[in-house]
Amino acid sequence: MIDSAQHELLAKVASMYYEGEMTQNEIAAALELSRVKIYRLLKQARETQVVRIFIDWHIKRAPAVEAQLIERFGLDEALVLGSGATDSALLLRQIAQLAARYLEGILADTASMSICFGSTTYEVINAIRLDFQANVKVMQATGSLSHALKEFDSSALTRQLAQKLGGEALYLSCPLLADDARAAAIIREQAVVARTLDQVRRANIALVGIGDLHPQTSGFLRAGVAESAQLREYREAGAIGDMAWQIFDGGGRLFPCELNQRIIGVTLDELSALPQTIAVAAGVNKAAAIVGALRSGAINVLCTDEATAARILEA
Amino acid sequence: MIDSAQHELLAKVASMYYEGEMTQNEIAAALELSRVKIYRLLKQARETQVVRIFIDWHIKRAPAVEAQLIERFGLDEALVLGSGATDSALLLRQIAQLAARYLEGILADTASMSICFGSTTYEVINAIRLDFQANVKVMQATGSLSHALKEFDSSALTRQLAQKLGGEALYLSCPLLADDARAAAIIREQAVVARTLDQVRRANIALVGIGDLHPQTSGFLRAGVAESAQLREYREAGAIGDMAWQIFDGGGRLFPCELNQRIIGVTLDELSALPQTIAVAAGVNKAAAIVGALRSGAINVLCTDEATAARILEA
DNA sequence: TCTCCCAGTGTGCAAATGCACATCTGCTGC
DNA sequence: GCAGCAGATGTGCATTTGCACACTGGGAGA
Repeated sequence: MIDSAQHELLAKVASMYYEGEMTQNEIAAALELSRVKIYRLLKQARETQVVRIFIDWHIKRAPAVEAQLIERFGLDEALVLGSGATDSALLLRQIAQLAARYLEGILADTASMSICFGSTTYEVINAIRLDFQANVKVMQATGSLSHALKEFDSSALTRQLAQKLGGEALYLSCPLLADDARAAAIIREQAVVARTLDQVRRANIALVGIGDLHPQTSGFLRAGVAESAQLREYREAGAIGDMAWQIFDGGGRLFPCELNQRIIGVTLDELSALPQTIAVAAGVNKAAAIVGALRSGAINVLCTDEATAARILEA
Repeated sequence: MIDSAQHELLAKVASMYYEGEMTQNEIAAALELSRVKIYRLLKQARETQVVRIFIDWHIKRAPAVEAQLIERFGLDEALVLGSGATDSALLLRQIAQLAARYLEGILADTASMSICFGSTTYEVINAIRLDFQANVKVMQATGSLSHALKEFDSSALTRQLAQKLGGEALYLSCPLLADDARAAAIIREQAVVARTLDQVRRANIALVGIGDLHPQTSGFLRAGVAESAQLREYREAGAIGDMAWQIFDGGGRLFPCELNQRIIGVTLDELSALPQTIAVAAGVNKAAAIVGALRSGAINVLCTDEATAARILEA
């Protein structure tokens, strides 16, 4: 869809427009194309992220709250965004930027990173500076969906991130959800899948989001992995949140349900075993789920906002 | 000058404008500020880098290293491919792309180009866009081989490139290697040959590759111009690399050997005299040879990869 | 107290941009 | 061979933007 020659053209036009401060007319004249065409190329360049507009939020942290979180849950590090944004989209982006800055700090010395894709981790990856370079092996830690949702298109995102960082990509070439537990087990045993999973288990760093299982926000629904009714049922039975598509209860124990068996990807136990698991989650509605996730012992570093952190500490 | 509250306002306005896709009027209404003020805030946000616009060229460069190379070796321009590819074939292709893009940029204003064919320059020529047009006189700067190796078939490649660019071709109709120095001198004097060589010396641009003399990689062996044993002997005697089939030592001085006398083509001195000589060479194993080539003073523009550049700068 | 100055603010207009709609071009299937 | 169609390309116009210039208020210094 976006071949190399086209990409080159987009970058060139974008460069003339944004860096060279030329008008669309001037560019059109220089390249002997119509003005409308330049307009459309610029639009395409923005849509396809060939030009990326990066806003540097002045990120305020809340060190006191961070210290409490570290103390209370035995974390290695806590990153708490000082209150400010109220709009949830804005909040997400700021949290993502905070997490991205932290990642940039540790990635330099790191060989490999497993990623569980979701709407939060998607934003984190987006917030990583384009000019940041690190020779990181980027590994897809959960299977792929058949339909392309931009924030869940795991293999595309894995490649994109690896390319951005200047490292290499390792894919988990299998579906995220198998039809039943038996099928999932068979798929996990396939050489291609097993090899990646094996690498994923040996990553230095894992990046995960945390979901509550609310119908409104849960990735399970958007990804078509579960039905609203099913999620409600699980919640009533004690499920409180999810991490890497694994559902857990308020104590951070894996919730006994069929869905957990059918998912192909890194497990909670495996995350616990990794040297550094970074969880990013924002929004007070996720507080209970985050508490569960913290209790699971899988998380070493938590990145969240101040209001949510306060709610977590109340628990 | 730019305090924290101001920074936050700039980021907020920028976010509404660039991410929220609101017009300046809408933002003005929402924040109860005048439109002009929003305009000025946006302008300030760009100036102070609160919003930054990145353009994702697929070929990543390393500007810092480029600057060092330019400084250190008095180059007009350096093109350094940002680290990434480890696979040498991929690396070569990316370097070639980088060089090709540069060539496309300067060829428009240029009348004539001399080319020394080798595996690297072959890739560069291949990487030039099919739809790129420039009325360039393409000149074969080194003689031809009797047997056809795709990357060394100079006259075919000269024609091909001229055709691709929409310009004309000028051939050097003689063997690359004469039996002895005397024969070479006689051949160089032949009207057809002398005429082309004369033009070659007056080219605006020359494109060359740089070889180390390693038996594994050297074009000398593949082209059947020298034996493995002979190369080893030369290396032991101080030869470090070659450019346009001319062998030089670590100081960039022409290496005194019979082979250099038998080659028919542009000489190092002649390359030095040209207004712009572009050398393309990738791979850390070539670093020493590249340093020699740089010291010869023949090169104005160097295109290489980051790892190799680092090695060069260590010298 | 008055005057000057300057940083910040608003007005009006020309230029630049975004986009709906019209047109063209090349391809598929009958 | 051609009707139908999808994608690319151009035209015309309303909206949006950039900016020169005019205005304001408040502080420093005479």
